[in-house]
Amino acid sequence: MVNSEQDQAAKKRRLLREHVYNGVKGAIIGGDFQPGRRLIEEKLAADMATSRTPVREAIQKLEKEGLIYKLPKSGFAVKPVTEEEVEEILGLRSVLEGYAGFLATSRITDIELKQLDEIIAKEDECLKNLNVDEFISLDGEFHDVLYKAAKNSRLYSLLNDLRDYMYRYRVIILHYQRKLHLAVQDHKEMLESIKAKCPRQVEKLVRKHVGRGKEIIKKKIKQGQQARVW
Amino acid sequence: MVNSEQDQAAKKRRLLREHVYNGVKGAIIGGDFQPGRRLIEEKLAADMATSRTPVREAIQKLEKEGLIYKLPKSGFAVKPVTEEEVEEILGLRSVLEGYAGFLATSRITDIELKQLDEIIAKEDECLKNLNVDEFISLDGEFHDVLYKAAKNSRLYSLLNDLRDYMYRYRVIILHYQRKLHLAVQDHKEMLESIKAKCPRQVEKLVRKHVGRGKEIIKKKIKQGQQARVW
DNA sequence: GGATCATTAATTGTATACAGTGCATTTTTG
DNA sequence: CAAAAATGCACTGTATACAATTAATGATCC
Repeated sequence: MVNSEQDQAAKKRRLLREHVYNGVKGAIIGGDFQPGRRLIEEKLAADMATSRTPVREAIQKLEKEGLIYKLPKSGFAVKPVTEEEVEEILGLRSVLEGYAGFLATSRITDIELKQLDEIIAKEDECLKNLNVDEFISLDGEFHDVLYKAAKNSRLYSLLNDLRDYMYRYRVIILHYQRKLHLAVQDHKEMLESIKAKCPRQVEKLVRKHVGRGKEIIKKKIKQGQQARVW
Repeated sequence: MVNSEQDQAAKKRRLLREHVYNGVKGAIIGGDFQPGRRLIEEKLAADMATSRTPVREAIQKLEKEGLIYKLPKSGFAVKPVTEEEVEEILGLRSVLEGYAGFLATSRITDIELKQLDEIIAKEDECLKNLNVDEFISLDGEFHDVLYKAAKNSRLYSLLNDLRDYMYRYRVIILHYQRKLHLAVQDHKEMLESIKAKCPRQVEKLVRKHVGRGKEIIKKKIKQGQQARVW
């Protein structure tokens, strides 16, 4: 096929507004769009090879998601990464993910249990080989399986939105390689309590697990702010 | 002033997309737009005396909020009210509101405490006079003060979105007048634990409080579905 | 009479056009 | 030279136009 590339591109942007949404979101999360940067509709439209209409639709979704905010006069800008933000996002994530753990404990299938087993095994591998990138990806998978196992679609989409924020902090997380083994330890404990069918215990463990991450990131941002990294 | 009416209208729709958003949302929550009803852009635009562009922006926000959903081929329709929906929404609300109670316990101001006292006093009044509408409004106020007291903006907006759903069930709630005194009782207990500075206890009470509502509504919907009310 | 397909109408998706607003820079005025 | 006014530019908010899809209608055939 000559136009396989075009096909792929066409598939991705079946709906231009979603293409724009994903593109801008990726740019914010990936740090290409720095906090405070204003979104110029026509510029985005040009970048995405489209017109302003889909851009405007994407902007509404991004605002509802909290990645951008309405400027006082007009237009939108990328939200800054502040310590309060992290406190809010991870506080919420801790509670919601705890709830997901609680629900998952009674609703998880054998297949999902097996998946978690396998992910943890791979995490152990990564720890040995100091493969941090792969570890982060596995960590994501672990949490995704947990979210799905809760069988609550709304919870799932909320948690995914919150987790996307994490990628904004990934620079920080990468600096904390030494603590990765703690994460695996947490995962193991969580899985054990799920298997033991103790929902309250799972909820508690998940909250602790996310809460730990919160404190690390907050601390790092506080240092960073002093050092004017942000 | 001759044009005070126009001024007011102009103020409300400073941004047409928000006017449309509020209008459609109100229609869905109020039951004017029945579940399953398809949203026709041009029709909405005509109703709101505007064009399709702001309508499309509003639609994106409504979808992200979960009040409408994308139809398989194209377009959007109002989400149905199902038992699973209620389970999801109120399950989430129970957890998030519990967290709000937890946070509020340490962050609440004296002014907010006083407001809660006053609301409960008024609720007692309504109970005596069997003033149900007023009671529901007061219940809303109580929860709103609690949300605000938590000082977490993201939590606040999530809870407000979830609470808006409640209005879709208000028909059901109105049929449960006998149980209203239980709600006041719950409010009193919650406030007591807040004053006693026991965050975990508050969280537990709030979860129980919302959980009770969940079961009542679910039960009623199950009956209603059999009776083809929905 | 019912299934199939062509034709037409609705509706969405996308692009563009235009008016209004705010902002910066320049120009005018005292 | 400073303050005010005017000009031009960039951008948003809104409306409209056009193309592509989807849904509806009706004609045709067996």
